[in-house]
Amino acid sequence: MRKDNSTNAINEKYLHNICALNVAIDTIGSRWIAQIVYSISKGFNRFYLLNEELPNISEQVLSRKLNRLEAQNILNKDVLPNTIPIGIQYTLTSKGEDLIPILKSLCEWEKSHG
Amino acid sequence: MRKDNSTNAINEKYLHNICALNVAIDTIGSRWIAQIVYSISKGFNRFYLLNEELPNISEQVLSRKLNRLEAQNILNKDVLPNTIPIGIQYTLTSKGEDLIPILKSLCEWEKSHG
DNA sequence: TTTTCGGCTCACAATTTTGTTAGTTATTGT
DNA sequence: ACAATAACTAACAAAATTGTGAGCCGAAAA
Repeated sequence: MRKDNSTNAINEKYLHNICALNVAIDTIGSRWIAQIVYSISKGFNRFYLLNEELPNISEQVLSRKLNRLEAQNILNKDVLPNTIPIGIQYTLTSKGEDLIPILKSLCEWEKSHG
Repeated sequence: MRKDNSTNAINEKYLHNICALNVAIDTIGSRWIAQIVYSISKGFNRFYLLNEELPNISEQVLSRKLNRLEAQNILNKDVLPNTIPIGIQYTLTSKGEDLIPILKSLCEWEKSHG
């Protein structure tokens, strides 16, 4: 469980107050997150599709990451009608869409400075 | 110490192989890193200046982060002549400079989706 | 002579993130 | 009756990151 008064948590808040940049980094900087967002933008918009695209991620971890992205308003989670068992579709919100070009420039940045 | 054959390490390599994006995220996604790069770009280019700008970071942690940024070729570390005690100046490499506009767009992204 | 300064490094502890194993739900195909 | 499927969740263990407290160096100022 997260401790509210650890130095770790205090420093996190401190950085968030300095600049929105640090909020953004905390949003996209943890494992799998950028890759999941990018995979969804390419059309892998179902739980099982993401699981097939990224075989190394466990279902537990994928679930946690998807929940977090939804809470951060980067993903929408919609129930598909007429699916048995019930199907869930993930789509990018406008916040998520706006992130894609930034992820692309990060990718180019890395590739051009090898 | 880092374990080479933990699932954690294997997944890190796996993601790095999928896309350079994931390498970039691992470079800039840990605590203090983006803020330090940004502070240096604003002219806080000495150890003690960074320490004053970011009073919540300990010297230990600052030192570790600076070493990592130097190893990743984002910072140059230069000894200043005629300084007593010896003075070290940090400057951005071209890789570091190229990162700044991306950090700015991340900041704007966060601010515009509050 | 003791303190100060810039710029660190060491060993260790606290906290957080990441990953594992097993189990759930409801429905339908075999 | 039993396995399969999509989409999870809970409890836990392993690993990594982050932070702490102390100490080091050489020179110069008090």
